[in-house]
Amino acid sequence: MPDKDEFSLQDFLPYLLNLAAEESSLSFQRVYKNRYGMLRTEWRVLFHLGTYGEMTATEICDKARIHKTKISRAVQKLVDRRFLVRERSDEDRRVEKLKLTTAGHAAFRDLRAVAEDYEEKLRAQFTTGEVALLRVMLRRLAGLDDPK
Amino acid sequence: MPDKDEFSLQDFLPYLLNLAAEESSLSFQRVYKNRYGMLRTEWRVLFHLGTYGEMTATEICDKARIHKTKISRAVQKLVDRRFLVRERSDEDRRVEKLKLTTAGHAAFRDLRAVAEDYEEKLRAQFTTGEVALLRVMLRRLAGLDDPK
DNA sequence: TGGTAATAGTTCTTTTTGTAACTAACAAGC
DNA sequence: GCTTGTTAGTTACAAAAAGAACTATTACCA
Repeated sequence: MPDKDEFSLQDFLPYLLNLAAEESSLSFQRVYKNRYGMLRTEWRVLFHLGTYGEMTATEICDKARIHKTKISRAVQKLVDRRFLVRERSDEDRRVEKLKLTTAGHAAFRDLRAVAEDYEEKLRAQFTTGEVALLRVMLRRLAGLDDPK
Repeated sequence: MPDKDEFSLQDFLPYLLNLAAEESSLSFQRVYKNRYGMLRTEWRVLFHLGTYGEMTATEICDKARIHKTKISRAVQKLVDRRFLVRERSDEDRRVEKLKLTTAGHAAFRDLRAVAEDYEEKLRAQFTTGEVALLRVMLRRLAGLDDPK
């Protein structure tokens, strides 16, 4: 007796999510990599600081769900490129506050425009309502909005 | 003058897709890793062979969009575990056909049940129509269904 | 106070991945 | 036949990631 045929790999959500995420990440990376030679983690750190302002490494870890060693190395590279500076906190001298330099902020603004263009291209394939629903679903799946 | 405030990192699709994909992959991996000590690429190879039957490494590459060196190593591990066998094609002796062994097929059936349960849990958060739309959108974003 | 535990961040070591070069087999043109 | 080019798959080397152990600082608490 053959296996029951209900399962469809192409429809399995974790698999499909990965294909879509990889495709969009890679094709977007092709855009910004050529621009600043930046890796994905560096991009993420830059964007967190750009959109949320001053943050600590741990705060970025929690918000972006990236391992702290990755953050540590990305921060180092961004410091080397003079895109951000560390500053020891006076209240708690273990903590270092990260903030963009002028150059870092300029790079952020530039890359943000690139991101907006890219996003626009993705959204053009769907209706406004579809995109809104997609976001809600992805946020839920990512565990950002716990349904409680 | 402050930056314009339109861009939202938390809504940026490539970023959100990655968070959702990573979260679902990791939480699903926690389930099957403890079961067979399998890595994601091995899981994918096993599932391709289980759902589509006999395939070559190149066919899996194309279908799953995984680099051939990753496939090569995953196949080797699955052979070591006696989950699949290679067989040189007679028509073209460069090609090797991959097929699951009895043990491999049993593992596939077992893991497929796990996958179905997991999928069920994910889908329970949404309506049937929402899930259907999500799939369509993800397939489009993954470049599986080219809109042409 | 002194001692234990926790936290922020880095560094060291091991796995995993990606790139490029390689072998073997086939294919096409001359 | 030979020469060139292509394809299937592996292997070798370099880059990146994950995990564990480490330093420095703070917090708790007896």
